[in-house]
Amino acid sequence: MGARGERADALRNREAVLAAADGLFADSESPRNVSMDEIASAAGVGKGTLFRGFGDRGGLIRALMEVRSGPLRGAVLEGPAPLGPATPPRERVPALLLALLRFKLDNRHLALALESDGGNSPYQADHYTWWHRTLADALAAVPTVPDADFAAHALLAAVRADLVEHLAGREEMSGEVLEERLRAFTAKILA
Amino acid sequence: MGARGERADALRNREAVLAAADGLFADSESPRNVSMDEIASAAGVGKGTLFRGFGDRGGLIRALMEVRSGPLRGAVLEGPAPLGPATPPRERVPALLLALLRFKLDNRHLALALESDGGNSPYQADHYTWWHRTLADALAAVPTVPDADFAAHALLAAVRADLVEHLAGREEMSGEVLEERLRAFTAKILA
DNA sequence: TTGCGAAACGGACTGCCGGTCCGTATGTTT
DNA sequence: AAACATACGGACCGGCAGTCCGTTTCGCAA
Repeated sequence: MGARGERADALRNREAVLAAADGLFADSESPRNVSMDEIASAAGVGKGTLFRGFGDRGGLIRALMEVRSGPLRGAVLEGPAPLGPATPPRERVPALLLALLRFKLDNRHLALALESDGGNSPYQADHYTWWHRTLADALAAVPTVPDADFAAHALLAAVRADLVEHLAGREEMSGEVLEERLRAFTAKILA
Repeated sequence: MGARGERADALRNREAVLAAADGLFADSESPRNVSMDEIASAAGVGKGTLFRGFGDRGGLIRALMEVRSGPLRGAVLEGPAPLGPATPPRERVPALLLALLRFKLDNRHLALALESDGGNSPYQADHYTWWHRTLADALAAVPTVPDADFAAHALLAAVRADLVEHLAGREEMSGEVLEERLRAFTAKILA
């Protein structure tokens, strides 16, 4: 990724920072109390390096998310059923949502960091708009759904990181149960 | 409200702070860039007063929300149909959601401040748990809805402040259109 | 291998913000 | 009016995101 004339140490540091950030987010209770200083020193890197490489805190989190969500994105873009583009929409819509839910369960800290990033809303992030497009397109192919666009927003809202965290964390709801509830809810919309 | 042995100046200051905060939030692009210092000086009050009265930033925002949402809460708790408790559930559920949507449209800044408060998630706020209880109870009375609890979370997620802000603000979606979309989505769940 | 320019490094520094502290002022009560 | 309780306010603190620039390292070319 972007070995485009990048110096060797720059590349090494980039990896180190991403790894350090990932680890710190995973260990911390809330992404809020992982400071950029901590990330820098955990990566064995100066703060300047960190900010030069990623612009700002949001940029770092976004970069990390891009790396981690790459495989899922790939599976949706060009994988086999039930995620890939050849899947019949009635089957693909729930598959997409469940995959996203599972991803957020597996990467709670990161998803939380991305969405409650601080100032700017998640709705302007590429990550969101891509999922919205994908889901809305799939929904549009199901004739019983009137407003694919809004329905996509609403369904994605049902798997927002902080809600998932609330249900799976504070409440003691297991992943399986949560998946089942989401499946039932989605089925209603597709009915 | 709490004139419980409160000194006259304390009460006056409380009002002044709430008014100032409301105004500043309303005028600002994002609640993030309204600082506590600004609120204090706009209210003609020292910072200490502000923090003694409300505990912390979150407390101030919650207090403000409580005042502003009082009437709606009242209408839901003991008002006439379609919001009051005597309303048939199939009619009450969409009424609750539409009322909440309208409230968030009318109080964008405040709702946004409450939900993207900073560190702590909106899901632990009394405000949320109250709405969830109310909506879940209404949904539980509709036999075609399997998971009243989860459905309530998901439907409330569809009217989250930042999503509403995104649709009504960035995208140029009018309140009426948004209400209609939400109505159709809710109808699907109740079908 | 060496030399040199470009690129990256790192940590001291800045500005800002939420929250605290305590000497001072004001309301209240008798 | 005096004395006590209560509230006031702004200087102060710790911590954070983001910047700046003198220093180091890399990689290429001779």
